[in-house]
Amino acid sequence: MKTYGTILVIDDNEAILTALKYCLTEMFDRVITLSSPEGVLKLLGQETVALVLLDMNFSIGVNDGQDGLTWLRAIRKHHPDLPVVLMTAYGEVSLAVRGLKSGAADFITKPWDNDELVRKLKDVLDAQQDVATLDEVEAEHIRRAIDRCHGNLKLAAEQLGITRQTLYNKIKKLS
Amino acid sequence: MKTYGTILVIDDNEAILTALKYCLTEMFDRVITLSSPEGVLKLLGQETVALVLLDMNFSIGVNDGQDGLTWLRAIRKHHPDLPVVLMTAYGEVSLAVRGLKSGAADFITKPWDNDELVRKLKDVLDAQQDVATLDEVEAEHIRRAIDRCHGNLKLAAEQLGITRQTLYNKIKKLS
DNA sequence: CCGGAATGTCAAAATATTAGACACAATGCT
DNA sequence: AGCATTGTGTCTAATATTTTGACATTCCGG
Repeated sequence: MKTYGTILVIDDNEAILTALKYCLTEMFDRVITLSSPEGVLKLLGQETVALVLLDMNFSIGVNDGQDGLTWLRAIRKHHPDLPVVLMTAYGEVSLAVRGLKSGAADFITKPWDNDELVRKLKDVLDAQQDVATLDEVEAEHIRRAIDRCHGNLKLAAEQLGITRQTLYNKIKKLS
Repeated sequence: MKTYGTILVIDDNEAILTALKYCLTEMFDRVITLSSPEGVLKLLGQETVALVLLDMNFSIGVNDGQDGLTWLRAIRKHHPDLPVVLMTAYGEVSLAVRGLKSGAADFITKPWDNDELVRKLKDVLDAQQDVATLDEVEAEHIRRAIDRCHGNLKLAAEQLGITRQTLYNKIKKLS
C-alpha cells in the first residue's frame, strides 16, 4: 500500500543513497535522491514532497553536523509543515537532539535497521495527518458516547463527566 | 486470547445452550448457562460475570417478550454496569428496540451467525471498558500533541486549536 | 553580543459550565 | 386508568474557564 507520496533523501554517499532508495520504494510512490543539500530548496519549490530524510554530516572531516543543522533549519524555515527525519552516525545523539529542537520530526542512527526506519517514517507521516484539534477529538468522543448510550443524553453526559446541559450546548454547537 | 472473563447465557432451549456454549468458549474464560432466568440474580450475586446473553422468550406461547424485558430490567436494576445482550426471534425487532431502551447493550436475532455474535459481544465489552471521560480524552490528546511537538508548547497549542495560556492551565491541572 | 522566538505569568473581558429548577412527554408498574 | 419514575428541553444565577493582550525573562542561532 503505497500511499505515502514522495520522499526526498539527501546523503553524500552514493552507496547509502542506493541502499535507501531500494529500501524506501516499498512504501513511497517516488524516491528522489540528492547527493548534496545544495539544491534542496529549489527542488522543494518544484516538487511536492511528503517527507525529507536528511543526513547530517556533509563536510568531510567536519563532523559537528553544523552543516546538517543549518540545512535542516533552512528547510523548516521555508516549509514549516514538511517533516524532516535526520540520519546521524552512531554516537552523535546529542547532534540529533539538537536537530529535534530545531524541528526535526525524528532521527535515526547509521547503520540503520530497515524495518525500524520504515516504521519511524510511517509514524511520522501518520502523526502528520492527524492534526486533530481538541474540539474535533471532543466532538468525536461525544458522538461515540451518545451512540453507545443509544441516544440517552443523560447517561452519555454522566459517562463523559459533564452535565446534561453542557452536553446539550456542545451538541448544539456541533450541528 | 481469552481476556473477556465469564459470560452468562440464559435460554430455555437446551440445544441452543449447547451450541452457544461451544461457540463462546473461544473468547470467554468461562461460559455459565441457565435454562431459566429464575436464579439469575442469586447467581450474579455469587459469580463475577462480565456479560449476560439473555433470550427474550421464555413463556411458551407467550411471545410478547414481557418476561424477557422484566428480567432484563431486574438484572440492570441490581447490576447497572453489567452489559446485557439480548437474543430475540427473527422479526421481533420492536421487542429488541424496547430492550435497548431498557438498557440492553445490544441484541442479536435467532438464528444467529456465530462470527457476528462474537464480534458484537467483543464490541460491547471493548466499549464497556472505555468509559473515558471527556477530560481524560482531552488529557491524552494533549499529551500526544506535546510529545509530537517535542515539548514546543506554542506549536502544540496551535495544533490543538487553543491558546498557549490555556494549554498552560490545562497542563497545570493535569499535574 | 544582538535579535527573534518561546516561556512563564498576570489581569480584565468574554464565554462556558455548573447547580438548581420547572413543565412536559414517555414509559413502567399496579 | 392512575401514579411513579425517568428523560427531555429550557431557563436562570453563580462559578469557572478561556481568551486577549501585555510584560519581563530565558534560550539559542548568527
